Amino acid sequence: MITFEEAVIRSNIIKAMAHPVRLLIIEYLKEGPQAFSEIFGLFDLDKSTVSKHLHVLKETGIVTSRKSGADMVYTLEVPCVTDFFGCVTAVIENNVRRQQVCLCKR
Amino acid sequence: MITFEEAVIRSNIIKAMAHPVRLLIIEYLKEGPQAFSEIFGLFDLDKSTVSKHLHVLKETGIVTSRKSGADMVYTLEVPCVTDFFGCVTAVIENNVRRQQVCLCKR
DNA sequence: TTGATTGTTGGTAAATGGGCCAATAGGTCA
DNA sequence: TGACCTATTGGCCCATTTACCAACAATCAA
Repeated sequence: MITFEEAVIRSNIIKAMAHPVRLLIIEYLKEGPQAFSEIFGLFDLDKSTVSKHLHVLKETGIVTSRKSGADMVYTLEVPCVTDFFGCVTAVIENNVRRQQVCLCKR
Repeated sequence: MITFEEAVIRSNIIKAMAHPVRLLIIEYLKEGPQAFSEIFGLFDLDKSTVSKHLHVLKETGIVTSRKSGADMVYTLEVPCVTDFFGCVTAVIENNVRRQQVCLCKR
C-alpha cells in the first residue's frame, strides 16, 4: 500500500488531467510542441481560460513552455500519460459491456 | 484527435480517480475484494464519506459491489488502472529531476 | 516611442466537490 | 415480530474549480 501523502501527490497529478479541455490539450501535444495560438484555436473559450488550463498542466510538470519569437510554445513532457488512456478506454468498454447485459435482462 | 464528447467521458473516469481516498481504495482493492467495514477502517472519516467515495467509483465502473451476509463487498473491476500509476510516477520523477536542476543552478 | 499583437494575471460569480451529522433503508438474528 | 447492525441517502456548510471580463505585461513593427 502507498501512504496517504503519496496518494495526495498522485491525485494532484491525476486532477490535472481530469478536465476535458486539458485532456484535449494533452492529445494535441502528442503530435509535437504547439504554439499557444494553435491550442487556443481548438476551443471556443476565452484566451485566459485556455491559458489557465495550460498553467495547471505546467504546474504538475506534464507540459513545459518556452518563448519562440512572438509565440509561446508548449511541449508535452511525459508522453506516457497517453498510455494511460488505454486503461480509461478499458473502463469505458467494460461499462458498455455491463450495460448491454443490463439491457438483455430487461 | 478525440472529440470533445469523448474527452468529457474520459475526464469523468479520470475524475473518479482524482482523490487521495479513492486512490487508496483502488490500491487496497488490488489485493482482492474487500468488505465495506475493512475499507472504512483504512480512514479516519465518517462512514457516509467513505460510502460516497465508493459510490463515485461504482458509478464510473471502476468497482462493483455485492451483498455478502451482513457485509457489502467491493471488487476492483479494472485492474489496469494500476498500470496507469506507473505513468503518474514517471511524472513525479520527472518533476524531481527538474527541481534538482533548479537547485543546482541556485 | 507609439501602436498592435500576444499571453498572463486579478477579480468575481456560478457550479462542483467533499466533509459531517441525522435520518433512512435493508439485512440479520434472537 | 422487534431489536440491532450495516451501509446509503439527504441536507447543510465550506473550499475549490472554472468560466468570463478587464487590466496588465511583454514583444515586435513601424
